[in-house]
Formats: sequence, C-alpha cells, structure tokens
Amino acid sequence: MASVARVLIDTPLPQLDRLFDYAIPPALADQAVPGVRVTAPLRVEGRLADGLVVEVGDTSDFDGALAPLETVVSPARVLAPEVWALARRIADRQAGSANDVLRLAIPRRSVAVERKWLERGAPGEAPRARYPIAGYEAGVIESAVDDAGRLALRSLPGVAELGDGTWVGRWAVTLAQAAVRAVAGGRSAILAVPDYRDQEQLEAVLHTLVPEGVVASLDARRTNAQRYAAFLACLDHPDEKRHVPRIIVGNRSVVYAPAAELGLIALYDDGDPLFAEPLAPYAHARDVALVRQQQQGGALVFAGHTRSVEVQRLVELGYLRDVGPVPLVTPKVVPTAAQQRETGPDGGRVPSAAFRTATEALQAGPVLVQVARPGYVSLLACRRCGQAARCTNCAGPLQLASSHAVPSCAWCGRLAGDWSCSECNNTTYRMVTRGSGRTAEELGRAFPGTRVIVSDGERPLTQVSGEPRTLVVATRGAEPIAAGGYAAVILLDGERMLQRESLHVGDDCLRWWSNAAALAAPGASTVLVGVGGPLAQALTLWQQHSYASAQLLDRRALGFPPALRVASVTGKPASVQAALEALENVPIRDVLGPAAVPADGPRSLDDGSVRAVVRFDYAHGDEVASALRGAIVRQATGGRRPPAGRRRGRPAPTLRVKLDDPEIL
DNA sequence: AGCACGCCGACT
DNA sequence: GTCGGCGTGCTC
Repeated sequence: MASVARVLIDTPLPQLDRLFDYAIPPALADQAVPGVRVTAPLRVEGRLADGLVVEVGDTSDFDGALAPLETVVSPARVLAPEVWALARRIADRQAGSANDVLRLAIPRRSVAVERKWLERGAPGEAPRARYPIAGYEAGVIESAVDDAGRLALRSLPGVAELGDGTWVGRWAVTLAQAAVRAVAGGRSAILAVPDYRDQEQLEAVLHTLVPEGVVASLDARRTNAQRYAAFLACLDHPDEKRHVPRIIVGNRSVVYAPAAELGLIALYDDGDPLFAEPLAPYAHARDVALVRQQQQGGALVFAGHTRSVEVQRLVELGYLRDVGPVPLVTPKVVPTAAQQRETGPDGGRVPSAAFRTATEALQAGPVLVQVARPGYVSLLACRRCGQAARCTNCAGPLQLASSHAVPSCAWCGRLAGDWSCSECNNTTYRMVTRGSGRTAEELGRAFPGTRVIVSDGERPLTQVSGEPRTLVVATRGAEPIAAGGYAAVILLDGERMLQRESLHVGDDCLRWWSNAAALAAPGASTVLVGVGGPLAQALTLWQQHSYASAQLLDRRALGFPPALRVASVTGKPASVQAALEALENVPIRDVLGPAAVPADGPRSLDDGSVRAVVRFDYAHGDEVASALRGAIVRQATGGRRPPAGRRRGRPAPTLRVKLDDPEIL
C-alpha cells in the first residue's frame, strides 16, 4: 500500500503549480489512488485546500515531515494519468499553470450527478461492425487509424442523407466512420469540431453507426451538471474491470477528454477561430491535439475543406500526410467579376450572372446566399459627404438595428439620435453595409414567389428542406444544410469580407466560401461575386492547399507565424521589461515593441499597459516558455503588492503571456 | 492568497 | 529594554 500521495493543489497561484507530497493515513490507504479529488492542509494546520492525487508512491523528496491528507472527496478518478501528462506539457509549453489546463479538462464536481454515476452499473459494449470508408483510396483512412497515421485530410464536399431523413456534411460521415474504426479496434476516439452545429452532424451520423452508450458528447452548451455527467460517462466505472472504448465528441476542449488507449484524435476545420482557447493558458486545440498524439499515440487527423497554414506547414515538413478524395470531387465554382453589376430590383447587389444562376436554380431546389454581416445594417455614413458616422463618445462605428431604430454605437452602445457629421455637420445618413436582414428584404423583392429564410449568428438554422423556390440568406458560418444540397450557392459579400484588416483574412474568406460551396448539390453551381485573384482561383480549382502553401511562403518571408513562433507579453511597463530581461540568455529572434497598448480594442485604453511581441524558432519554444514562466512566478511572489485595502474589480494580472496568439500582429 | 518570520522606530 | 511596522518568503 502506498504511503505517499503526490497532490496538485487547486489554486490559481503560479508559484504553487507543482506537486506536494502528503502522507496517506492508514484509514485512507485504499481510497487515495491516482486521479481522485482530495483535501489537504496547506501551510497552516486547519486551512484545507482542494487537490487532485496525481500519483502515489512510498518515498518523498521533501525534507520535512509530510502532512497527512485530510479527506478523499470521492472515489471517482477524474484525473486520468494521460490527461495529467498532457496538462503538464501544455501548461509548460504555454508558460501557464496545469490547474488552468485542468479547468478545461475536468468539469466542476456535482455531487448528485456523481452519486448517480457511482450507483449505476457500468454499461457499454464496443460495436463490432466495420464500415468501408468511402470516397478515398480503399483502406487509406482505415490503415491510418490502425497504425497511428497522421493525416491532413481533404474532406469530401457535399451532403449525405442518413437513414432517418436527416442530412449532414459528407465530412461528418468520414470522421464518424474513422472513429468507429478505432472503437472497433478496442480504442477510443476524440472528435473535435468548432461549434455545436457541426457536433450535431457528427452525433447524427454516429447515432446510425454505434449503440447509444458508445458516444459521449462534451459540448459547452450544457449546464455544468450535464457536462459533468457526460464527463463521467467517458470514465471507466470503478466496478468495471475492462476498459470500454468510446467516441468522445465536442468542441475545442474535448481534446483534453479522458480517453485511455486513444486510437484517434481528429479535428474538423482546424482553421476556425473557435479552436483558439480564450482562457489561460490560451492553448490552441490544434496544438493540444498534436502534443496529445505525440504523448499517447493513436492516429491524428486534421480534416476540412480548406487547409490551415499551420497544417500545411506540417504537411510540407512531412509530419502529416496529405490525403484527398479518390476520385477527385470538386464543386463547380464560377467567379464573377465585380463590374458586371446592373441596377435591378435587388438594389444592384447581385450581378446579372449570379442573378440568372439563382433564378434558374430556384426552380430545382433551395438556393443559398451567403452574406458578410449579421443583423440589419451595420454601418452608417453621412449622406452628403460620405464620411463614416462615428460615435461622439468613443469614435466607434454607428449601426442600425432595424429599419426604424435609432443609430447606436457598435462599441459602447450609446444611442446617437442627435448625430451630425463631423466633417460637414449634415444630419442625415445613409446605409453603407447591409446585413442578412436587409438582404433578405431586398432579395424577397428581387425573386417574387420565393420563400426567404434567414439564418444568422443570433438565430442559426441547422437544416432546411429541399423545396424549390426557397432562398436561404445566411451569414458566413451560419449556413444551414439543405436536404439534397443547394441547387446553387451565391457568395455575395466576398469583397467586403476581404476588407477586414487581419493577417489571415484570405484564409478566413477561403474557409467561409469553401464551407458554403461544400453544401451544394452535385453539379450545382457556386457563384463567387466580385472577387478575383489567387483566392478565387484556389476556390474555383478547389485547391485550398495551394493557397495555404503560398501563404506559408509569404509568412516565411515576413517572419510571421506559423513560419516561426511568437509570444506576446502584456502588462505594466516594469513587468514587461522584467519579462524581456528574463529572455536575455534565450536564443530568441527579436522583440517587437514594447509599444503603447492598442491591445484589446477600445476598452483598455486607460490602464497604462504595454505589449511586446517576442519572435522565436520552434526549436527554442521550451526555453522561451520557461523563461517567461519564471518571470510570471517572480512577479507573483517578489514584487510589492497593492496596499492592504482591497481594491475593487478583478485583480487584473500585471503580466500576461500568450504563446502563438492567432490574433497577434 | 494568506500568514509567519524578521529586522528598525517610539514607548512604558 | 520591548511592541509592532509591513518587506520578504514559503506553502508538502
């Protein structure tokens, strides 16, 4: 019987982010096993901290006398050994705390849910059926799953019908089948998708392939109790003797799911910004998946209609194998030059070629129109001089929520009923961009006898019927699936989407367009309005990987990620300075800044923060992370603290480090 | 975070 | 001579 427990204390303090040894009292000897929640005294007898037993043994490196564990909270082993290894590695890589990672990996405890789980017997039987995975070279995905292959998988465009009349993207069928292959081989699979609409598709397919208890869903749209129940469903019940393989589906944090004997970890559409974790330590799900596959083995699949620059880099390094459909399947995409616009009943927004395509296709089935912005009208400008209308309070852009609404500021929300132009004092404005609501009104007039359905970020639809004379207006990313596929897809706002200023606008647009085009019926046309050049070419030829490859070349030339890595260091000038000094003996490439912060938009202008961006090579990631981590710990312990009187508001960390922040630059 | 230890100014 | 200031450091 082990006498020493190594415990991770549940605390946000960076200086306590290590294991503490405790003596296991004889009374707890058979309960204090790796993975269970415990309470233990810390520093002062009488003060108890929560913690997790990471491992047990008979010796300790600690010089003093070990304090005894106080209690074992529950027999549920919520911290699986492989999840601990992953959390430790990710925390180190991101200059963060393992506790922060585990907050994403383990839901808060719910006593009632846990009791129910413990009382119930262990269910689950592995499916034996095998399904040939269609659309690719025979056996190529199967053997990758069987032999721990690493794939950059080009998903099949198009939609597929399940037995019960629901339709899903064909990508979902491929990934579900790959997961079933893993489970049939006795190992678990993790399938990570950007949002719940993608997740519903995967679940629908899996429902037709495997028995109920095999699939666990860990999505964030549920209450904590539901999430904890789903989490426990992934664990082997204490009474269960054998390991039950499962298919675990979820959003970005599912990459931390407890899955012993992992056969497959797959991400769909890894370029979607939803895979970037907004909570410390800000690890991207793609990176977590890469690390986990290295640690735990099994197959690794990045699937999607587009190729992220990050995955393309790994393909070109030979780390991932590029696998595409056989035979080749490509949607029919027609670019339309911008100048062909004619003024018509639609207000001149839809060029004649696209108009003809839509009119014709509406007789055969539903037509998808993809637009850029949600809501009604997003921006206003002076009717006389064209100057953009801005808030007098914070200079944010003014917007209109409905046709009769008073303009309001998009940033601070202030109403601007008394607006006048800052240039010419004119008080009348006009609309310069049109959202899905406005477009729906216009298109309804342009296509008489047509039913118009709107799907946007606020009210997204999952599925529409295959009825003809249905026009579906959707903002990018909120396109519903049409039964049988759309008879035509019109990508309307390409020009405007490209106007955003960002390092990866091109990648984002190509992703939005490709994902929409993938919803078309076989042989149906997709019209890209008003965009030419390499992006239009990549979409037309359905060669998104070529665009990613060209992007990678650009990034190399510019010294931007993912050609190299970056760390942003934000905080008070003195803290940032100290962090940069900690990097003095680390072979970084260079430091940009520290510059006065334009960091997080209009909110944080007055807090006096600065930000520096450190660029470094992949080979030196560990050194950079540990040096920055040192600076964080030093600043948490050494530095003088705010005066005794407690300050209002949240404590605003004086030093924040983000590695590989996709929003940087 | 808390909380104790530790080495310099006004006090019975 | 001591009581107590909060700067510095530790938490099994």
